[in-house]
Parts: sequence; C-alpha cells; structure tokens
Amino acid sequence: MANINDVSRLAKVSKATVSRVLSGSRGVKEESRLAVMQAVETLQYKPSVIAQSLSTQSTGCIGVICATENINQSTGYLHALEKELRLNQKYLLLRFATDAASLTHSVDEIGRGLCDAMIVIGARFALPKLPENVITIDCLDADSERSIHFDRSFAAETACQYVLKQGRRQIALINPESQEAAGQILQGYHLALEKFLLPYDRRLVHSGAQALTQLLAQNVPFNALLVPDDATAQDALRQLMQHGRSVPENVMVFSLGSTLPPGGSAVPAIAYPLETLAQRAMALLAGQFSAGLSAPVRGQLSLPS
Amino acid sequence: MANINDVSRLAKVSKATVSRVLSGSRGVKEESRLAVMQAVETLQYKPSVIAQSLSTQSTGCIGVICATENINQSTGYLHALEKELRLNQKYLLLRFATDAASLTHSVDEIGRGLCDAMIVIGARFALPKLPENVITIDCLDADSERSIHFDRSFAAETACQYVLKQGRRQIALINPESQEAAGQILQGYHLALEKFLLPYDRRLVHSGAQALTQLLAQNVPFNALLVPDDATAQDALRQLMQHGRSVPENVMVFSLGSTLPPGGSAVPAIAYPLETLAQRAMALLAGQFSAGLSAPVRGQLSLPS
DNA sequence: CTGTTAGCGCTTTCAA
DNA sequence: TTGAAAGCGCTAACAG
Repeated sequence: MANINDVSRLAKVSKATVSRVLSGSRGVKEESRLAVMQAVETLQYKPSVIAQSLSTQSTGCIGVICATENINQSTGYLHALEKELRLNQKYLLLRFATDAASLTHSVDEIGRGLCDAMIVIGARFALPKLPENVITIDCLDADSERSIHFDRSFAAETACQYVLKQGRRQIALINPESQEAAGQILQGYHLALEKFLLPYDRRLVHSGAQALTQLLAQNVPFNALLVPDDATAQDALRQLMQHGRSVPENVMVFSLGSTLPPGGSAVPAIAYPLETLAQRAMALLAGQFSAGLSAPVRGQLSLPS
Repeated sequence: MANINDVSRLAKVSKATVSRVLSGSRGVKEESRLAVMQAVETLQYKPSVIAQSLSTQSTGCIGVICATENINQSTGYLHALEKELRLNQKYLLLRFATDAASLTHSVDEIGRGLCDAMIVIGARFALPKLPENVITIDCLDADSERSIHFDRSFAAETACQYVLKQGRRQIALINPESQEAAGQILQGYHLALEKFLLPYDRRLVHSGAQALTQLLAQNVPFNALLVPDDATAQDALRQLMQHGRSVPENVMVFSLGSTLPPGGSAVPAIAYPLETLAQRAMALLAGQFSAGLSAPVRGQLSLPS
C-alpha cells in the first residue's frame, strides 16, 4: 500500500504539500495540486486513518453502546446513527452493555484513545458516572445537558386522547418498570383522563413481566391498551389473540415509544423520529448544548399502514 | 493522559521495558516488572490503541457490514458478533449497505487501515469483488472459502417433515426472491414431499412481496405455511389473522431461517445458532479454512416457548 | 506557496 | 535483562 512518501516522490513535492492537497488544500499552487492528484490516482493512494489519528489525536470513531435490555429497539437507532455518522465522516464502534459494570468497562476500554466520544442508548439501569465525552439517549439518568430524553408524559397524554377519540374510554396501561418513565407516563395518563372527566381505575394499570396477565385476571373490561414500547406491543398482540381478544376491534393496542421507521409499527404508536434523534445526538457530540437541545423530545402519532 | 514515557520515567526503566512488561512480558526482571506495574497503577496508564495500531500495523478492528434488506435480523448477528469479538479483544466497526455500490464504498473506506478485516452479512444483491480480508455470512455469493452459508435445502426438508408429523399435509411455501436460496428450499421441499409420497402442487408455492396474497387468492387449501425468515413470518401472521385464519390451529406458520435467540421466534422455525455462527466467523477471520468450516451450516428445529 | 523538521505514542530490532 | 534508537504514516509549526 502506497504511503505519503511515495506520493510526494512521484509528484516531486514534499510530504507537507501532499498533506495540504489532501486536506482542504488551500494555498497550494494549482500545478502542484494537479501533480499530487495525479500521483494519488496512479498509486491508488489512500491516507492511513490510523496515522492521521495518531497525529491529530482524534480518530473520528464514535462508540455506540446499546443496553441489551431493549436490544430489539437498537436496530433502528443503529441504522439512523450510522447514517448520520457517516454523513459526518465518522465511524461507529459498536458495543452492548448489560449493566452499569459492563458499561463502565466498555467506556474506559474504548475511551483509551480509540473513540473520540460515546453514545449510550436505552439503559434502564442506574448509570455510573460517565466522562464528559459521553452522551445518552433514552437512558435512566438525571437530566444532564448531555442527554436526550423522551417526553413520556406527552406521549401518554397524546395516546389517551387518540384512543378516546376513537370512542374507547376504558384504557388499560402497562407501565415500564423504570420508576422515572412510569411516573411520567402515569402523569400524562391522568392528565388525559381528567380532561375527559373520566375516573381513574387503578385496576387498569399494571407493570412488570406479568402485567398483562394480571390485567386480564382482573376481569375489568378495557378496549384500549397502552404499552411502553414496540416489543411489549408485539407481545401483547400475541397474548390478546390467545385470549380470544381481537385487535384492534376488541382492544386497541397502542405503543408509547416506537423507534421503528414510520408505518413500521403494527399498532398505533407515539414514534420518535430516528433521523431527528440522530441529528440531535450529533449536535450534542459537537458540543452544542443550546436550549432546544436539552428539552425532552416529543414523539409523533404514527398509525400503522 | 499519561503516556509510556511518563511510566518509564516513574519506573526508572526504558520505554522498551515498559512495553515488554505490558505485552507478554517475558525476559524482564521481576524487580523491573513490579516497578512498571506500580507506575502504571499510580499513573492510571492505559496504552494508546492508536499508537499501538500504527506501530503494529493492525488495529484489532473488524468491520461488520449489514445489508439493510434484512435489517431486522441484524440485531441478533450484531449482538453475537460483538460478544465474540470482544472475547477476542477486537472491536466492531458497524456499517450498513443497501447495494453493491455502497458495500464497495464501505469496504474500501474502512479498509484504509482502519479495519483489519470485514464481515458482510445478509446481502441479497450480487456481491462485488471483495478483498481477501472480507468474509460473508448468509450472502449471495459463489461458494467461497471465506463464506458461511446456510443449508436451506436441509431447512426446508426438516420443516416439511416437522409439519407433516403434525398431520399437516398441505404445505404452502413462500420462497425468497433470491434464486439461489429459492432453488435450495424448493429442493428440500420436493425431497420431503417425495418421501411422504405427496404430490407437488405448484399453486402452493409463491414468492415476492405479493406471495401470500397470491397464495390466498388461489383458494387452494393449506394448513401449513413455510416462510423464509422471521420477518416474513411476522408479516404472514398478521395477514393470516386479517383473513380470519387462526394460527397455528388453522395454519401453522414455519420460519425457515430464524436468527433469533432460541425460543425467540413466535413460530416454529429452523434456527441458526448465533453463537456458533459468530465463532465460525472468528475462525474464518483467523484464516482457518478447514473442511468443516466450508460446509453450509445446518440450523436446528426451534419451537416457540 | 513550499520544504524541513519535530513530533503523535508505541513496538521492535540491535547492541550492550 | 536492558536501553538507545529507528521506525509506523501522517500533521503542523516554522522558516524561507
């Protein structure tokens, strides 16, 4: 593989000039520029990213660490982030983490010069203290400047309004186990009920792995079911079918947090546009902590196609 | 961040000795070794991966390029590969590719010294010519030494036998669009039918996006439906439901290529154990092209939990 | 506008 | 068993 010396020799200029041509190339005589381009072409020269990294002390690698809990959600994020990173000439280094310990481990392993910065996605465990160059998306952490959070209260309220408008007034809710998120969702849920002057029936609200089973056991009628994410929605669909409840005729299932492409969800959902999230992540990585970026993201109502 | 010079100074030995201690460390006096370890500890020294890479001409990065076509399948692969790579002290650089052109682009972009080798997954388009350091998993390429293929004929045959044993003799088949895979599947399908002395009814076999619609339109009865992968299975489930066909009572849906964790599939399936695939990939990357590694991989029957 | 030169942080001969 | 020194391939300050 040809290196910068080969090019400089062939083009009869110095390494420095070659370097100048290849990066921004300004203040280089057209003649030399052409000579360099020519040489680059004939030698099929590609600068070594590693050497550049060592020299500039920056690799262009962004570590993306996905919590394995929502592993199904991760594909959407990864695809969107990879696209956005590529647009910014950056590389995506992938890791998975199951808990705080493995997160910490990954963070300081890939932080050893390999990655310029990191993005942690979807962690439902308490986060360890993270370095400055780490941002989080949809994680359980105190509102930090370097985080992207979802407005779950808004999601729940919007969802309720939607199903209510469909004439469904008995709205069951499966809440996530995370206290933080569950609290927000409950808040939006209450808000919507109040607006419609509907009473709150605690028997309609459950959480945890057995939530749906418990709900069905209550024997309280419901014609709408709010669930935290797409995976839970899928699961609910299956279970409801097995119990002879048709969807959506009998029960309308609604996902409060979809990170699938528009129309990708099998049920109505509040969807978080991945492209927007990815762009916002880039902005945070670039250190732009403006006001708009710190507000929680509001999803959009998305109906199945 | 402390560097090797700081360590060598504090430990009162040369850089060379520090380097020796940190790698294999043999032929180093115990005394010096301890001094180095001590210094490393107090300085919290972590060697720079980049500098090591430049020096050794190898980065430990493996590029993983997923075809976006089966993007849903990719999570399973990614998780398994990341785990295996981490065990081998390697990093996973992620890319997605939509077609041959973008694949080529990625390959030579991350091949510029950033990645030691690459893995291409699930491409359904004709592959471009790939460098020696690229292996493929479940891609459309001629049997190369550097590929992992699935034994789809075996999968189809096994699937047929399974549903036949369940007393279902009218087996419909949705074939993938890829000629290669479709041919293999058809072969296994025929084989099984012959064994059971059943006639082949071409009206039960369809492919393409409208396959299921066409099948249903035929109005030929069927009580089992073989589909190429989990995504198609999901889709089929939904469509069948909408047509009032209950699953599995009325129609048993069977996925011929599941890359989900065991029991993760909602329907019976031939599953390809991801861990095994990942290990096989590692072996190929390590240049072990032994006989066993070139045979197509046979999946295992996996029933929903 | 261009070349020289000194790093970036580590590995690896080669002598001692 | 150790240290000095020569790279790995590139960037950037500095001088011209």
